[in-house]
Amino acid sequence: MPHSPARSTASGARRAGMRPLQRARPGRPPKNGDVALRERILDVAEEQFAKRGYEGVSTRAVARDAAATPAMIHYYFNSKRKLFDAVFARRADVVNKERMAALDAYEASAGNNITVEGAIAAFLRPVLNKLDTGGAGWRNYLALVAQVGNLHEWGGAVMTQSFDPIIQRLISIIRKALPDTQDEELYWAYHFLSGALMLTLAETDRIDRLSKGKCRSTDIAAIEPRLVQFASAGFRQMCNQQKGTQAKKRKP
Amino acid sequence: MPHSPARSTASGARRAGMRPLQRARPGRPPKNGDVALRERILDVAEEQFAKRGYEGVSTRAVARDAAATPAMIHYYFNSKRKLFDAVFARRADVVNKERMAALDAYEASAGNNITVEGAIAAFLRPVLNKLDTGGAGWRNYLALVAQVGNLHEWGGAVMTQSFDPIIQRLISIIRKALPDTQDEELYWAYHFLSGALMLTLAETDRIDRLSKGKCRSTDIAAIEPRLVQFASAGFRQMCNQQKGTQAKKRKP
DNA sequence: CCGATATTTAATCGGTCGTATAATTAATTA
DNA sequence: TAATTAATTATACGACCGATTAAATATCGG
Repeated sequence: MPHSPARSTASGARRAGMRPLQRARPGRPPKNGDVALRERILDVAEEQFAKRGYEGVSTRAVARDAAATPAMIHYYFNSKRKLFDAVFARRADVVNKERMAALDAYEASAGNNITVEGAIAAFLRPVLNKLDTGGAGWRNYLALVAQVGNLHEWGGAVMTQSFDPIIQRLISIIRKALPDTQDEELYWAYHFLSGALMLTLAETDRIDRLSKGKCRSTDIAAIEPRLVQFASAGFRQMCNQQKGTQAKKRKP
Repeated sequence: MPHSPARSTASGARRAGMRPLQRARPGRPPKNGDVALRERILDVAEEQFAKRGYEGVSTRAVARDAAATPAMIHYYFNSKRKLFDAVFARRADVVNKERMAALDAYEASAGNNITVEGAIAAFLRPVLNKLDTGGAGWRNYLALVAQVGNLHEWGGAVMTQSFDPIIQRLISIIRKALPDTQDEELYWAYHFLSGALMLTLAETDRIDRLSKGKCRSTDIAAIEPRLVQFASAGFRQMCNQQKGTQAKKRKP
């Protein structure tokens, strides 16, 4: 070999955010304090999926922004779809555990005085807290959840797998606060709450424009108490409405 | 020319749904009773955008399913983005006029007895009616609206342009039913209603799975009165909540 | 019936896509 | 230290992408 041209020892995150003036040589890079490449890929994919949708993202673009090569995505995740699933699953586990703990704690502390407000507040707080203070990663993930939730094709399946248990838990608690309410009513009420929550998670600037700045889609402190009140009133109303219908049916 | 091989006179929709055993020759086809190709392209694009998202659709696939060539999409719409805009605008005009008429009619008929229920019912009925009885085209369009509405990137702008006027009209009517309510409260309440509506329009089978068949996402007759009641109770609650806060602030 | 115009097919351009494999280098283990 | 394993680059394959143009054919207005 005549001579080795000057080579950057930089590889992976050492180049992240900088111009890759020199490509790294092939082979396993020397150990360093970087964030593991696998995590960097997940972060970048999360951001891009949230902003451009699954189909709008190319594995090459993810690799580029993660300062990696397309082959690394194949190495860690095998396929684009499995990369997406890994992105989706990573934070779902975290937030689901927090939510389950919050609902358990609420039920234990409320004793026989369970309220719809209390249950919904416990259900929402972990998610809205992540949205508010969890940083860009959590915001991207939650925007992705909102997007997938309204997707006609594989929206249903992905959401069901991730979130059904916590939702059934919520409904089982609300059922105690609103006894004698039919499941059908409770599920429809949850459906409406879910839609309201997902639009909130999406953080489009729709409400900002509509209200000419009076409301800001990122103002979680304003949203949280209002969503709790709005949805709780809705749940109660559907319980009352049902009773009215039943009474009428009983004595027409 | 030695000989003309047997040629199908079929072109465009004459082949729709059949195997294109023979390609049509170039040139303007003879007149026939077909649906105009432009409309066929819009229908197919509407369906594909709804089911696979903007980025998930190729103009080639649209052309194929419309029994056309990619060049025809360029001929009628110039670009994929303008095709999307045409899909979005086509039915928005129709439903917006119906909604505006419904709100006008309600306000005129209610006189001084305007209720939140009445206003929301008038606002929702045209859309839910299209979803229920408008056929596959309307279902596809409304699923697309739901999808775009929760999109982080260009969701805000597209929705604002299409739907702001009708929403401002709705809020101006509700304001009469709930006087002394701050705009901020009304806009947040609408935000929640909007999310609930969009999830309904998406018609994912999420609620079907969650409720183990007790609720069906396509059962508009079940959804419409419940959404009206749920959202109306929410609007009223936010009005009351505000009054409570003001009273507290006045006399702490 | 002729010229202008509308609508269509065929063919193609340059680019990007997801995925796969071989070569290369460092870390780890025996 | 020798063998094995882990992590990376380089390169490439075949398919598909959005967009454009030229040629062909029918309709329509005179």
